Amino acid sequence: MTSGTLNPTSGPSSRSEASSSRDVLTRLRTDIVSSVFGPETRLKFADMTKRYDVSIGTLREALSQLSSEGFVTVEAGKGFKVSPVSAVELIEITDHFISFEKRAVREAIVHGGEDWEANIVAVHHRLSLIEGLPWERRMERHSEWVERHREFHEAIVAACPGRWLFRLRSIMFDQLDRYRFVTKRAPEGLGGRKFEEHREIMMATLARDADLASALIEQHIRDTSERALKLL
Amino acid sequence: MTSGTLNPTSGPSSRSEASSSRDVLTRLRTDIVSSVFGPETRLKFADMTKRYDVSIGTLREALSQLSSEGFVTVEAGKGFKVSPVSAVELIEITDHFISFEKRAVREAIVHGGEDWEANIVAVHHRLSLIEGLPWERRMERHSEWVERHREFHEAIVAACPGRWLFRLRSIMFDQLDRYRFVTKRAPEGLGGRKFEEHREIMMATLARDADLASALIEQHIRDTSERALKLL
DNA sequence: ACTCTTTCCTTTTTCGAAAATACGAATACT
DNA sequence: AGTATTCGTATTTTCGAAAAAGGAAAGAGT
Repeated sequence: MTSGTLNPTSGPSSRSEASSSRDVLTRLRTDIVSSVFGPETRLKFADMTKRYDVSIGTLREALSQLSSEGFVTVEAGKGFKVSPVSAVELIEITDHFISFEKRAVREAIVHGGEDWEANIVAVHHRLSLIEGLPWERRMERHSEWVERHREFHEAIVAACPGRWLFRLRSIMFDQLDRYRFVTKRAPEGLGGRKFEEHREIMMATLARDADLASALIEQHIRDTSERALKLL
Repeated sequence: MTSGTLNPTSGPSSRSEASSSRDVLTRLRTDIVSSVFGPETRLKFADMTKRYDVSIGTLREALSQLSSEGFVTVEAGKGFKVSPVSAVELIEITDHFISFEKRAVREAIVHGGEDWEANIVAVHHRLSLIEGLPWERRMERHSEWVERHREFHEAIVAACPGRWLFRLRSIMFDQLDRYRFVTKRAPEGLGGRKFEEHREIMMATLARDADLASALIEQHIRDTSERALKLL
């Protein structure tokens, strides 16, 4: 692309790396997380190429990578299908994530600098812009919420120096997103609490209160997972 | 298992799934682990296609998946290169792996049945066949040793019911393999101890002594990593 | 002398067709 | 009647060429 006039927030994938390959990967993952393709659904190339308007090869690459991330399973010769979901898996993922996240936030609080703090505030603000909306309007922008929610939690632990700890927690977070989705349809009264919880997490983190932040995060995640568990 | 007559050591990749795609993935990973391509090396398609005798597309898929696993990094438009190695990363990976493995072995000991036990004995025997060899002969079959070593440690924790725990420990194990390789050139006197350690781990596990097995494994891994750390 | 632009060459990225493989139905055989 | 075999269809897997993008060197302009 020669003319760089338009790009700021439009373009593919929102994050730096362009290339339609990276883009289709993101879109496909989003569609799986959003249950556009339910668990166990076979992902046929013929349908997919039309839906995403990319070639077979490009699609195959994306699917292949998604299998590394655990979103799809692949059986040689039989193609790809969306990984199954189960209550026991949700419980396991939740436990792992909480374990990682608690350690990561502790590390981040120790090592975080001014940029880290500033980014948390900024990203939290972006998140609150959607969470403060009335129920219906918020639902309209649900996919944006998912993205900003991810960014918020990521910002909290971004200063964690352990790159693998960060990576592992991100893998688990993405998996949780899949289950989190089922709470989308939950009654608004319960979900509304999240708004305050995020604020509390932010405050505790900026106050460098590792114990409190850690406890709030655990409660926050466990609560969401338990709600998902009932709706499963 | 369907037809168990021939399989034990034949075919590509030793594990079930065939397809040259899966095969090139394994070979490429092995070559990176074995430092055939050192850290930071650019992996050009032109060279790779000749080396592995597969098409660009197939290779790209393998590379792409390897990037999910953390062995290669990819920058859009600039291609793939082997991930760097560092002492701090080794330390982090070691800690994560030990943490996972200790939990996994506990779980395995609780849930493992007769098949699990039998498989441990069988795989350990295969490993000991190489480890019992005199130094030079053993070095000749080093790549086989790597594979059997992996199979042994995997067998120990195979009965762990937490699939993500199993998966996470496997990711870390593969990463460790990369660093473990540098100890290949270590003097024989030190490496010889491993032979006994593996046996002790097996015995403790079969005796269902979780505390002992757990401690032995920690010592075993930490020792190897520390040796690698010095040679780095 | 330095910087910016243009051009060429290398490498990556994408594509869709061709080959290989698995699945299912219909037919033949015991 | 039940089982095995063969054939046809649907899908996946692999391939290499065409398009896009990046990087380096030469040339023009200040």
